[in-house]
Amino acid sequence: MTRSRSRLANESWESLLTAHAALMKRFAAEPIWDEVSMREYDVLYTLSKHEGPIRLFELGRGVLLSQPALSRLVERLAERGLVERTPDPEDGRGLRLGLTAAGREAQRLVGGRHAVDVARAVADALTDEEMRQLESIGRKLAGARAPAQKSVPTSEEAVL
Amino acid sequence: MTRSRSRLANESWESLLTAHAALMKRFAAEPIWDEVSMREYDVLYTLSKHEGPIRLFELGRGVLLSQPALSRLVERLAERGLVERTPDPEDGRGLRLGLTAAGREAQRLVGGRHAVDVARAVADALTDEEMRQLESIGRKLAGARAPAQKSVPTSEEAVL
DNA sequence: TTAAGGTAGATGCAAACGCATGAACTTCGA
DNA sequence: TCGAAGTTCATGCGTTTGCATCTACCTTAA
Repeated sequence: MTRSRSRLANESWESLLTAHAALMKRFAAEPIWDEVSMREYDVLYTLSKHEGPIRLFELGRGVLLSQPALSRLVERLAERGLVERTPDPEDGRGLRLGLTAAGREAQRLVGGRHAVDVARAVADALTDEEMRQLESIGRKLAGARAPAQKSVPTSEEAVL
Repeated sequence: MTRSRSRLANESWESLLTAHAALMKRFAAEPIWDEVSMREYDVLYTLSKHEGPIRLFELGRGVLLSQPALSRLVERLAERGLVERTPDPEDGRGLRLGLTAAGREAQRLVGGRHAVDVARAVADALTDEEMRQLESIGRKLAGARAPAQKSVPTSEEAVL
């Protein structure tokens, strides 16, 4: 007997959730989050990945926070001199967010240490092939769009 | 050129994180969390998976919350009649947690609807083989135990 | 047996969060 | 061109979270 497809989907999702929770707890327990919390690091990392300035709502896509919470988190990071907020000249409603020198430095410092822990946890548990599979699967899951009204795909973020 | 193993590990972890955030946002947007929030459902689901009563700290392993936060979340669920808390006869410090009939009913109701959304999202994005791979990979990641003793901190730059 | 140390859960308090809403600006349709 | 609708971010407010700490109980060893 074969598991139904939807059951398989749910069990694999639960497996992802369990892995996520277990590793997040493990990473959170590491003594590297004194200057920058994990959620703050998430924002700094997202900013560091982008070339130029990002808009707040773009940042919100990658971060699991409500818009007001993200707005205030960025405000706090700006007050601490890690993030720079400037009005967007092309859209009077928007902000352009970028890392300051201090923010980039903090991201690099914490990121380097965190990467060590991630590498230990993941590389110890998985083979190279499994890591490649996970990378591919994650991309597909993240790329899958919700059943939407507009079916026009954005060219640059097309699903691979 | 081949990616280093630790770099591959970090990129696959980031892929998992991105998928997790994207799908969580999508699920959170579904109109099924009126009676029970997502985090509350997480607790109800964990309780429903177990046979008998669980201890609070066991519950905490699967849920991404601090001990005080979990303690109060369970307290609120108990006040709403969804969870039953009784002192553990075998350990005077501990609690035995279990679902009430109403709690089991709420879990079934919300869980059924949620499973539909999960199945749609995951099964649409992945093949059967990929779902099986994800299930296996997640289990390995969650099962991997942290090293019993911390080794000497390594240089950050050497890893990537 | 008993004191020292460890573990499970609760509680005070400040920080952070989500929801609802507001203000400023852009976009769209007539 | 102009008003209505949509978008982007900020703010008020009640709720929830995390940190530090406390109490109660268990475990260990002398």
